[in-house]
Formats: sequence, structure tokens, C-alpha cells
Amino acid sequence: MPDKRERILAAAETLIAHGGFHGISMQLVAKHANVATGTIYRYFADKETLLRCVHEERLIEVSAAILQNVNTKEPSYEQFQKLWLNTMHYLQANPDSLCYRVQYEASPLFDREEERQRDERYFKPVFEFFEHGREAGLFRDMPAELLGFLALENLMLLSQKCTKGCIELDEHLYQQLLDASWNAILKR
Amino acid sequence: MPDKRERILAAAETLIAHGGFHGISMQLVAKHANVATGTIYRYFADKETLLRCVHEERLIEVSAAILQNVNTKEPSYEQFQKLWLNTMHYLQANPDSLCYRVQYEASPLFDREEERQRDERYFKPVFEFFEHGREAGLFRDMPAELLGFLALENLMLLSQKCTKGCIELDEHLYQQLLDASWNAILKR
Amino acid sequence: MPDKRERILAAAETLIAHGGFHGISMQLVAKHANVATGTIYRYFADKETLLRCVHEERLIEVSAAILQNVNTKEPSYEQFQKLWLNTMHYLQANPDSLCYRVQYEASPLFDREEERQRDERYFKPVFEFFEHGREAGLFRDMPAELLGFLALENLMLLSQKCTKGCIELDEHLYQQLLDASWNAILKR
Amino acid sequence: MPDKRERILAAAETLIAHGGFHGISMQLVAKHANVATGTIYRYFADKETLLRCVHEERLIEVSAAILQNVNTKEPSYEQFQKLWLNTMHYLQANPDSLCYRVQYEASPLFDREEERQRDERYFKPVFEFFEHGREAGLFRDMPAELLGFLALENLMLLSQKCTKGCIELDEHLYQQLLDASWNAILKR
DNA sequence: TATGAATGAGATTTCATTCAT
DNA sequence: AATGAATGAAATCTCATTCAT
Repeated sequence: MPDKRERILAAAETLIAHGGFHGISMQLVAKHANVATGTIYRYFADKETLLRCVHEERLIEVSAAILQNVNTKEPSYEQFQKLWLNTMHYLQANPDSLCYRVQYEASPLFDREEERQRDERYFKPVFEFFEHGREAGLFRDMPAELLGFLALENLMLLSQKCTKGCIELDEHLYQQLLDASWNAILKR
Repeated sequence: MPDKRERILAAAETLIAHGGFHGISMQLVAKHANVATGTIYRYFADKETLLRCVHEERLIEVSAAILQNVNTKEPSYEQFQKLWLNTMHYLQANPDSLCYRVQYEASPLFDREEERQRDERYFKPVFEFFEHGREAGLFRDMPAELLGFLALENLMLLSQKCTKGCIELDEHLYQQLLDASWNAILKR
Repeated sequence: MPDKRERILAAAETLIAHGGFHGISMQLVAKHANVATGTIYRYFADKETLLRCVHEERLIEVSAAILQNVNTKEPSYEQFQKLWLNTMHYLQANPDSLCYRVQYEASPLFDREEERQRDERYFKPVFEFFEHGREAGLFRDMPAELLGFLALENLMLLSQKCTKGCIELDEHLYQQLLDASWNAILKR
Repeated sequence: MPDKRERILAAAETLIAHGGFHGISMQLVAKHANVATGTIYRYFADKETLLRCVHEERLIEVSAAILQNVNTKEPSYEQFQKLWLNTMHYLQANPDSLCYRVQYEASPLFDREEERQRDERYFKPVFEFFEHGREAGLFRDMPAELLGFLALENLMLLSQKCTKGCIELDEHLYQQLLDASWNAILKR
């Protein structure tokens, strides 16, 4: 019954999303996943492992969402727009998703090398897009990660602010922000 | 001996920045602050209060650091540069400080209204700077908070990445990033 | 293993009876019950709940002991004697039991309405005995609870004094006390 | 300033009466007594000593109240009535007083020998009353303490029940109870 | 493989007591 | 004599993990 593993992951995701990195106990996860406490330990070595797996699952999901219909070989405004909007829509639809990530990255679970490998694995095409753009003389002369950061990653914080209700966005602002991101990375 | 209060605050900040919101126990804070566990409770009603106070103290410190020598009445590139560099230098010198903030904002302690009032209290001059720039037709037609966000707040995440060792910055990149921020908010 | 629940209850009762409401810590109860501290919380939500349960368990036990072989429909001296002796024997055999009750009733846990319902539930037959006796013109014209109180409840305090070693009783005094109780409630 | 000692005793009394044996901390007592925490320790060796002193103070007060206008040399119904009514009135006026005593007697502070000496010291005249009555062939052939117990001490529990609201008494019932007590100790 | 009762270390918080001023 | 800040042991309760069934 490998669907138990899925149920456990899903339960953990939901609980963290709603209650923060704090409000998660193995007992609670077990209850929500409708399995016995001990069962979790048949699929995950310990709590840390479980949290790492949730993190990885999310990264896979996020990267898939971001890259949808994007041709990363073609560093154009059109493709950038798709990337940006994909990111923004995903974040709007899954507001807790990166709220989780921020906490994960600041936690002792975070390991630089591991994270680098994960980024490499899942976000390679995204970095390639910026790489190509830079090589084509379109983007600033910066490492691809920095370009990606300037263009997309700050949306995480922004989206968090929206979720928390600090900022409200409309179509006009969307366009402005997209434009601002584009101008930030553009060479001049 | 009000310096005990300071030591407790500092210990809490450091511990959270390094170990995440998880890695903080009152006993550990006490140990790092070199006081007895019970002493914390003379200065802070409970753990939550302590965390909120750490947050507030840092906002005060940050806002003072950011605004140093900046004339917020004059929305010029020169003043912007000062703002940006102040921010960057502060973040480099106090890597824990905003690593803490990111986590605080993602935690259940965060309260929107409270935060709005704090921003109002401590960052008003910063917002005014962007307000003036927008009114002068220099900056994009966006709320001041969004301009501030685009220009400065993403430095928080960036600085976190540096601290974690994911990215390395040099003088050249500094200049590029400053330039990117300026271009992001500039009206065209 | 529901016998663990019993062991916890018994340990709590004994400890309170001997050391007062003070002398009870969850760890101590756990130790005496030969279980781990956390185990108590599988059976009782918190300390208050545990104490309330001890109280209720004992009431059940006491009422059963008191009413043994008593025909409460027949308000005679013979039946009264049985009631009285049952009570006295139970108290002698379980000195902790009501020493606990006295303290419980004097504590902030005590709730009037709850207690009334419990009395109603467990001691109804006892009250009926006195009711019948009063209706038959045998006992004083008082509420059944008061008659019961005069006849039986003061044995609680008396028994406590014996346990503490303040008073020593022998067969002769037993007879005297039984007689005194009977004369106290008798109409003349 | 020996009135500080009084203030501390009074504060302790009040707090225990209202919050039970639980709700009393030295800090709280100090606050209510309007002295510094450390000051308590100039007058009382430790918490236990303080509680013992409160107990003793109360015993003095109670015995004085009970014996008011009673001629203990004259074992008559008239004097008994005074004793009984004094007791009842005191208990009604100071409902917490013996609520405290019950808890004290069940606590580890209680020491049989000490208590015997205190009873000897403060309640000697009461016991003498019953002694005289027994020697005159009026009361049952029992130790004076038992007679006193039958006649007066159960009023403690009764009064507690009134305070808690379990029983309501009126003039008629008062008379009945007094009469019951009298009949309980009377020789026949 | 799955269960969930049991464990006990550890978290937060309180409070009796001390001691420098 | 008096203060009250500081202490740290101990209390309640939680929860990651284990293990007999």
C-alpha cells in the first residue's frame, strides 16, 4: 500500500502549511494521514527525513509549475513573461508553499550542498534560460542564480506579503512588477 | 542591570537566526545570555513576548541603520544609493538580523495589523522617500511599499543566501545589483 | 492494559491522602504507579482531570461499600446499624479514601453542581433511606442530606483523626458512637 | 515596624482563604502585604513556618470566639447552646477559616504531637466543659475529645457544605441541629 | 507490514530562597 | 532592617521514537 507514503507526505504538507513549522507532531501527521504513528517510521527514517522529503516534493511541484509551456532555449521577453506569470500564479494558488520554504531554508535542516544539488536537479532549465540570455548579451553580466533571484525569487517574499494581507495587487500592478523584474535583469 | 535584557534579546536573535524558530529553547537562550532560566521571565512575560520583542528591537535598529545620512526629501539616485548601501552593509554586518525577520514573518506570531503599525512607526521616512520619487515622476506608479519592496526588501533573501554560502558577492556584483534595483523602480 | 489506569488512580489517591493536595506531582504519581510520566497523559487529559477521576472512582467504591446488604426501603435501627458499620469499616479499611475526599471538597476543583449530580447518582439509595425514615415519623424533620450528614458524614473527619493517631477507638466506643448517631437523627 | 509581621500573616490568610492552599506564593504574599519578598524571611524562617503561624493565629481566634461568654465550669444545656451557637456563628462569619484548617490537617505540615499541644493550649476549657459533663453523669462515657468532636467539630464540614452552597440552613434547622448534637452526646 | 501504547527526555514556566546593595 | 533581582530546581505537559503484538 504505497499510497500510505503519499498520504503521510500530504498530511505533513497540509499541517505545516496551516500551522507553521511549529504545529506539526508525528502523532498529528499520523492522525491526518489516517495511519498509526509507528507506520510513519516504516516510510521515513525520522522526522527530519520526513520534512526533507516534503521539501523535495514541493520543489518538484514548483519547478514543474514554473516551467510549464516555457521554452528555456529562447531568452525572450515572451518566455520571461511566461516564467514570471507561472511563478506568480503558482505562488498565488499555493501561498503556503513557499512560506514553508522560507522556514525550511532558515532551519537547521537546511544543508547548502544538498540544496545546491536539488536546485541543479530541478531548476536547471530555469538557470539555463538566464544563462542563454546572458550569453546573448540580453541580460546583465551576472551568475544565472543571481539573475534568477532578481527576477523570480523575490516573488516569494512578495507573495508572502499578499497572503498575510499586507499588500494588495491588481492587474495593473502585476504588469508593473513584471516590467520591473524585466528591467532589473536587462543589460543596458 | 538592563544589560541583561539586552543579552537575552541578543542571545535569542542569534539562536533563532542560526537554528531556526525550532532551535530555540528558553534554557538555551538563558545559557547563551549567561543568566538563569528564570531571569528571562523577569524581563519577558513568556516566550512569545520575547520573540516579539526581539523582532521590534531589530526593526528599530534596522531602520536607524538604513536611514543613516539619507535625505529622504530628495528622491535622487545619490540618496537611493545611500539607502541601498546602508541596507546592504547592515545586512552583511548583521546577517542574523533579517534572517530572523524572514522567519518571524512566516511564523504564526506574525500579525498583520501589528506589523503595519510597526512599519508605519519605524519605516515612515523610507516610504516617504519613494512617495516623493513617485510624485516627482521619477519612480513607477506603485504604492510606496511596493517600490520599497522591489528596491530593498529582496536584499533580505539575498543576504540570507550569502550567509548560507549559496552565493558570493564582489564589488562588481554589488554595483550590478544596485543598478538592477534602481532600474526596477525607475519609470520609463 | 486498563490496569495501568487503575494503578495511576490508586497512586494518586494514596499520595494525596498522605501528603496532601500539595504532595502530588505527576512524576511522583508516575513513579508510584510504575509507569512513565507521559503515560498518565494517555489516560487523563491533565492533572485536574486525574484528580476529578480519582474523586469519582472513590465515590463509586464508597457508595457500593456503604450500601452492601442494606435494605434502604426499611428505615429501621437494624438497617441503620448496617449502614453505619459499613461506612465505618470502609473508612477504617481505606483511611486514604475519604481523607482524599475532604481535601477535594475544600479545593478549588470542587464544583457544587457537579457534586450534586454525583451525589444524586451514587448516593440516591442512602438518601432514600433517610427520606423513608422521616416520612415514617421516625427521623427528625430535616432534609435527607442533613440526616445523612449527621449520621454518617462526620465519620469522615473522625476516621481522619484516627488515621492521624489523634484518637483511638475500641469496641465500646464504636457502640457509643453508633448510638450517638442514631440519637442525633431520631425524632423525639 | 512589627506591624509588617501582621501584614504578612493577614495577607497569607486572605490569599489561602480565597485561592486555597495552592494559590499562595511568597511573591504574592509579599505583594499583598506591601513588603519586599525578602522581608518575609526576616519574620518567618520559611514558607512552612509562615503557614504554621497562620494556622496558630487562626486557632487562637477560633478558640476565643467559641468560648465567648461560656462558663465551662457549668455543663448545662444553656452553656452547651452558647458553645454550639458561638461555633456556628464563627464558622458562618469566617467560612474560609476552617476550609483552611481541613487542608492544613491533611497536609504534611500537620504534626500530631504539635497539634495535640496546640489543642491543649487553646481548647482546654472546651474539653473541660465536656469532662465536667461526663463526670456529672450528663454526657456519654467517652473521652472529652470525642464528645467535643460529636458536638462541635462536625460543624466544620457542615459549614463547608453551606459555604459551597450544597445545603441551606434556616432558623428551624439550626434548632434541629443543635438539638441533634445535644442528643448525640447525652447519656441516657 | 502495521499498530498504537508506552517511554522519558525536554520544553515552558513558576516559585522558594538567597544575597548584594 | 529592608529590598527585589537573580537563581535554578521542580512542576506540568508534549512529542519523537520504540517495540511487543
